[in-house]
Amino acid sequence: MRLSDADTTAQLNGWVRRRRDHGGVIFVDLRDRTGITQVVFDPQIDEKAHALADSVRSEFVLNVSGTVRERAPGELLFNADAAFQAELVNGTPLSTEFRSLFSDLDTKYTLSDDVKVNVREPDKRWLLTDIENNRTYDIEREADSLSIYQGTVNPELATGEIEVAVDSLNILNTAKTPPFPVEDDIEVAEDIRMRYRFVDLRRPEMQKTLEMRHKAALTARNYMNEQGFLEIETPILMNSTPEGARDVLVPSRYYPGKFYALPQSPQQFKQILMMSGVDRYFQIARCFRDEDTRADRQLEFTQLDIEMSFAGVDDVLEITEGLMKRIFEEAGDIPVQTPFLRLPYYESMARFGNDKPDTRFGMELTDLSDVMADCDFQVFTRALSSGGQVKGIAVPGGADFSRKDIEDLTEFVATYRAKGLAWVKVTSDDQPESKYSSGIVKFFKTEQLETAQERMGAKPGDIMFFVADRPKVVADALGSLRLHLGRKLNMIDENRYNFLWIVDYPLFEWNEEANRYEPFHHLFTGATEETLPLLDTDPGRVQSQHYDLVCNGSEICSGSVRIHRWDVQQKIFDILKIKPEDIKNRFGYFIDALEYGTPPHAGIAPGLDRIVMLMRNEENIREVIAFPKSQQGLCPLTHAPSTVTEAQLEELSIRVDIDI
RNA sequence: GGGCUCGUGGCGCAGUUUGGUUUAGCGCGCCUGCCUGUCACGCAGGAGGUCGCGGGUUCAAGUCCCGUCGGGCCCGCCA
Repeated sequence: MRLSDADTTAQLNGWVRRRRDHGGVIFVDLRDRTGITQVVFDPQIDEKAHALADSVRSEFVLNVSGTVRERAPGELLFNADAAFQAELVNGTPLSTEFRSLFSDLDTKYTLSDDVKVNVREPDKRWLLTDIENNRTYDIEREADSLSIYQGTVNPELATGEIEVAVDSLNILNTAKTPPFPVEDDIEVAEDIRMRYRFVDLRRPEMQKTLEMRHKAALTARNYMNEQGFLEIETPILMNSTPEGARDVLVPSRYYPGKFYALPQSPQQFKQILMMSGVDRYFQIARCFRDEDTRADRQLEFTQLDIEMSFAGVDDVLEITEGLMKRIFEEAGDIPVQTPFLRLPYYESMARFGNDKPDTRFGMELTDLSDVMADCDFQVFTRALSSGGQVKGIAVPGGADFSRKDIEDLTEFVATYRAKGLAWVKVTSDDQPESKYSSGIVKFFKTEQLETAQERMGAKPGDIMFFVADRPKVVADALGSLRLHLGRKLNMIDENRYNFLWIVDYPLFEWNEEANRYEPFHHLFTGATEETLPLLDTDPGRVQSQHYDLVCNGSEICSGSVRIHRWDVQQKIFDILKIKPEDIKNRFGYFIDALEYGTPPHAGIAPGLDRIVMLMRNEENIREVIAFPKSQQGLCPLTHAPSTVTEAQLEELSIRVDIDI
């Protein structure tokens, strides 16, 4: 409802956000999904409604009807010379003389610099809004002067220019005092919010998230439909596979001792759909992984699952880019430039220490192994001689870090197995000998530090951090340190969205302990045409046709071109040393299908939760799920999982072997 | 499986390090009364906690010790 609705009658349903009882007149802020409207109970309009409104409390559910009216001017503050009318044009700064009329009255009326003028009736009425001080003034032209009234418009409300004068109130329900106020920016522990999620979700920002999530899914459906994709449901109860994450299991009543598994993703079914002649499939699919959770990981989550036949890498990337653009622009009002940058996996690892880089800031990792090869610092040389590396990052302004700061950061990298964090501060001193400050400077030739400084791009006032260790540890430690400091030092522009593809992944990873190769992603990931011959000679160098889409340090899509030829699949199984009987038991149906004319196909799975997190700028996945589970996998509302009756267990032939 | 951290009226927090003037304090909210233009309304008065739980040390425990439960972040795990 807006000013244009004035003088119409209206009926409103909603919850009471706040009640302001002035004895004679009662104001109630009534909230529904669309926002807040002020409703007024005036005994002169309806005595019964006013009397009833006396009992109204926060979060009561009301139905009111009345007249929409423009908010009338308040108390007359002063009269001013009619000549000031010339200033009442938006964009024209108010004169000092005019301003002083306000401040002379009372300091609380002193106008800020941020004052807006709205002409309501040309040459007759104006609304003056002091945005900074959150005050309004009504100005009316009299015969030969201007009357300035205290305004009753609330510039913070979209409906702030109007109110509903109630002539009939119906209290649809009462409510206990809510455990926390139903408004944005509250400071309440998350478990309290979760326990009262039905109250929490009433808050405007939560409503906004729910709506944005809905729009994202709707946009995805529309887009995929336009692109010729069919939405097909795949089973929720399926076979357990020992690969990858732990399955969520469901016992079978018909087959004692046997279990269904909930899908970790519809991977195999969507590939079978390709074999079934559905050349373009998608699904908004719930996926389940029984692993420990994190801030961005939940036991169950939602993917926009996509698969297409006769398609290669470029086809999938192009469709996905279009999808992302549509979702972010239509659901999130965030402009997106396509195509996205493609970054090879090895380059991402080298520069950022991980394959989901946040590229909104610099502070990239720099390899210094060659420079440090002949230094006297044994921590470095020992790491290098045992096949490790020395890398560093330069932290802007880090020369100010205290000993305690550095100690804390050392502790931070220790969680990633780094045994230490070497540091050298770059001072503004010009002399090469005294330019670098640190306990370890003596172990290096000045030229070594100078080369390091130059490569890292460190400036006077910066600190250089070094980690020397196995490549994995160096990458983990420095990559995480980079992100940690980037956040802490406010180097990240929250309004930017940096999309990029990570490509050219290896197909296999060597497992030291097991002394064999393991798939880098999964068993059905295809290899590039060029590196396919290496399968026989040097499997470690085979490149996969896998791709990840990353945005602001978050992996939001993952996919690949799949293997569609039986002979290639066979070779993969050989390299991975999977026994033929295992293949038959675990993937028999799948292998079977592969031999009946499988088209080349490829797919991807954008994570809906993470997309909404990005668009809402949320760090926690629970914020974008209506009813999330706690970190321990408990449902704060229903307290699932729960025990079941003996009778239920008996039907399932299950005996529970713990004391409850 | 491991590390860190939090737990004090309905909510947010102080007090815990150095046990004892705290009958456990503050803000918000709540309740009652007054108030016809507020929008974080105002004014006056009031109710409400035994400090997550269990055990121990002590003359004395919110405060120290042990255990346990719950929330969160991270490593492992997970793509």
